[in-house]
Amino acid sequence: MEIRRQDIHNSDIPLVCRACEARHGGVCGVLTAEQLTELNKHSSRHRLDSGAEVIGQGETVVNYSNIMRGVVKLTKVMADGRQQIVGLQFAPDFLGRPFLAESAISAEAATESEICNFPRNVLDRLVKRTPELEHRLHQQALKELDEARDWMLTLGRKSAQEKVASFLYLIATHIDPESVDMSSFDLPLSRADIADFLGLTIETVSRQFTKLRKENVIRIENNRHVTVPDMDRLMRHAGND
Amino acid sequence: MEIRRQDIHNSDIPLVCRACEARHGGVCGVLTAEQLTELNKHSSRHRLDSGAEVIGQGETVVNYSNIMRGVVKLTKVMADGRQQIVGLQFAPDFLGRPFLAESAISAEAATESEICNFPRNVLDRLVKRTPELEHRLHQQALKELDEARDWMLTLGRKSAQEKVASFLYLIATHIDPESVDMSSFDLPLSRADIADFLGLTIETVSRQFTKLRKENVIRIENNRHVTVPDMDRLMRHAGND
DNA sequence: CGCACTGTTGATTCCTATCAAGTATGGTGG
DNA sequence: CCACCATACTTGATAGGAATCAACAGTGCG
Repeated sequence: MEIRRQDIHNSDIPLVCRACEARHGGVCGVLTAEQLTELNKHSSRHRLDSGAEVIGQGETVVNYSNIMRGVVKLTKVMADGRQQIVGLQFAPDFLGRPFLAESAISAEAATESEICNFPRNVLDRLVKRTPELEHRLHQQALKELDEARDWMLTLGRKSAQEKVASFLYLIATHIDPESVDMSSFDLPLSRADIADFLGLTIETVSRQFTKLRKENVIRIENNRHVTVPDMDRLMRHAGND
Repeated sequence: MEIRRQDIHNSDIPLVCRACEARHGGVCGVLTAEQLTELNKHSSRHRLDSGAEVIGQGETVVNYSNIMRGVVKLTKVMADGRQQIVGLQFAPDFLGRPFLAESAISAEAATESEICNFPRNVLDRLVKRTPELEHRLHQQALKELDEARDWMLTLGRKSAQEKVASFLYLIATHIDPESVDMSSFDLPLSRADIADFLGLTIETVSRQFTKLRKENVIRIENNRHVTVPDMDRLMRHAGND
């Protein structure tokens, strides 16, 4: 079972992949050197400005991606323009909905980001031949499902205050998984995005930030930088006892 | 690739499985006769009264299940008792969260139901050896993820009226996939459950039912039986143009 | 400097929750 | 058989939280 990944010696791993931080966290970690080489022939890295769209709701999926750096938001819009963010993906997550030609959601960079694209048909073929890869994608789907259901509780049953606190807690715990100190971070989303994620309006989000600040649950600098002096206290405000 | 399933002749398929309607729809459809026989040695069918718990939030997962008949609700509860239904599963869905020992949600029968249990370790072992089976579970996870994200839009951005109409539309399209006529059906959930699914109170749900009834979008008999004269009209009330 | 954009704060409205009462149905036991 | 009770649902009155409408502050940019 350990025949894959002799890459301790980086034997035949493509150069770009060798330098890639997402290689072990993303889907690439389960691939052999040959498979990586094959996939690499068709893959391409792209830098995305904040707000750049990776794919639009209803469009045909041509690429899957790995997020190398940054945060990508997944959104759904109603015909009249109402919008809901249904997921946030952080590096080095896989981005895409396997086995479906048409995307039910749109994906766009929430922050300045970098992604690595693979053509859909290439990866789909690779998945068919590589149970390890399907397993990896399955795990990712299950993780996203768990997160989606957690968020359903937040959307359906929490107050505005609890929603905002839940969001801050989510960001604190996801923005930099490497870091030991989660008590200080930059928000990857604008107030408008946060509102769309929480099912609130911008104004309500802003008011709740102010309230949390006045109660010394958080400190805010330059609108985007947040410090949490007591993470447990934030968690209590989020309704997660 | 077509060596599996010589079951056109029902050669060596276990008797219970042969009579099982869920065999093709559930996970069992991808298994060979031998695998079915093996799995069948450890599986057991159970009848569930409405309200019976399959597994509780935080409990250790010992079984996966196939839903043979009925509707199962997946719920999350907060420490103070607030509750949210995060998913509805209909026969012949697979029920369970692969690869996790502890359940993050509870599952209980919404209607009188019947399920077929397999021990977790038996199925986990089978999954490792059977890429087809993992693929099937992967597909199921992705389906649930799509549904969860659809519902997030409903929870976050729709009015009470739209939520109730969305719920009715969901049930109409899921309760009996065989049936051509989706315009008449029994609700599998009580008003309290519907409220927990929609992030509303019982009273609000009741009022919206009354309103939709008075606007002739639906008819209701005996509280549970619903008739929809014009499905497109219901869809418009649900905000799905 | 003026303009666009993002975010905050205030006043008011409106939708849904809450509190409360009432109806309908079914089961139980005297 | 019927009085009694529990449960599920509906309806009404009121309260409260978030949305809406509006004004204003801070920042970056051409």
